[in-house]
Amino acid sequence: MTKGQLTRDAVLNQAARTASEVGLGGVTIGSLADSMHMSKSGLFAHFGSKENLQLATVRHSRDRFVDLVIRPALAAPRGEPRVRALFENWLEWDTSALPGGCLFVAAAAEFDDRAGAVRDELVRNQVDLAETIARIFRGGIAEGHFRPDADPEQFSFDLQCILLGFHQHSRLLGDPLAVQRASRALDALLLAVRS
Amino acid sequence: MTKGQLTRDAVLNQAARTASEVGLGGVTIGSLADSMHMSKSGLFAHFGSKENLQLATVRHSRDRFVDLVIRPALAAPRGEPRVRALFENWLEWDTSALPGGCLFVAAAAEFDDRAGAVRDELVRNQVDLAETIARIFRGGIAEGHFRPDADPEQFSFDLQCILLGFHQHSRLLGDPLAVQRASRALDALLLAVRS
DNA sequence: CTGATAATATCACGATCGTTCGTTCCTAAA
DNA sequence: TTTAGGAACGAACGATCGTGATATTATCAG
Repeated sequence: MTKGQLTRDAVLNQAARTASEVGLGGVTIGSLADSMHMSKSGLFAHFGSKENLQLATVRHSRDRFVDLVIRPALAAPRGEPRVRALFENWLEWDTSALPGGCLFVAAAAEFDDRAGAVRDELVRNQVDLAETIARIFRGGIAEGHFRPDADPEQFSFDLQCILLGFHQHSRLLGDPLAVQRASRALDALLLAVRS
Repeated sequence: MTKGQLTRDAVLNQAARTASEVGLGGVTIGSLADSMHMSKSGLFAHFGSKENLQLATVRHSRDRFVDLVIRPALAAPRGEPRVRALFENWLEWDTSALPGGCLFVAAAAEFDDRAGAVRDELVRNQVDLAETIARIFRGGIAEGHFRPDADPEQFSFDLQCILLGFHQHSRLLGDPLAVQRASRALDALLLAVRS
């Protein structure tokens, strides 16, 4: 890996950390450069525009998300164990991967009413994730764990709901019971779709 | 109502509308003044600081939320009908009350990692809302609609989850099935707690 | 009608925003 | 060792940010 790519990667790591706390729009080129001990223009040259920086930050975080949440979950046995693995990795991701929690939750609320490339990228992420969850759920149906008449897309929606609620309760309210609340919600959800 | 209070109210209405789309931090004094056909300083004088403007915007929206969502729900018959009324008003609020949807969802994600008065106000709102939901649910237990061993706080959490998921699906993904998804999630939730 | 006070406006400030320019430094291949 | 190109720099741009001090205009009680 060349020097430039190394720097770029380090910048994106820091950008994601900051963005998880203050939002993508709150990541200023100047402040980001300061925290990287670089000049504004030196950092800026890596991306060419603020929008490109935001896009790169989202894509960088998406890769990390796949590595830390999706891929390990796919290594778990098909069916309910895989669903639970996904859920646990996801909770862990929102708790520890970045100082401000899941970047996508913050970015989704920030960009859900703004047109542009960043929003498009976030939508793509969310759609991909929804499809992945539905696919994992279908595996659970095939495995005989879940009722064949259960709706995979509905399950995907329900699971995402729990994560959003968890994020809000743990981040905004600082509720120490957030993990328990989310776990019980998942249990109820699984109970309803088990065959 | 005096002239000053009238303009202040109009400003806060516009501030809430804009904030629902671009976030509380995205509501700039200059742009807000422009859209109100006022001078920056003339508008600024009403609040004294940007933080006060944000606080006033949150409080103003909270009042509207209580008027449009909570109070009409409390007029519905106790028990499950009241829960459903709350839910429907809430969906309607997130759909139509402001151009960018529920301001609190956006603000919660924006401020959940920043200390300060705005965050404190948002936390207070959320805690109040959670308590209100739990209280309504307890009414449903007393009415015999819900199982006596159901957990009102868990129900409150689950209901908030659905709304967050609805917001994301309808706003970010533009999913026309969002209402249906949320309704089915509520049905499943109610099915699990009915006696 | 007058005068006090509330409401809004003008102008300006220092800071920071994203961005551009020309320059310098470092590195790696020739 | 030379040299080309990638990487980082300092300085500056016009615009906008939040916030003042100060002046003008509306409103309304006496």
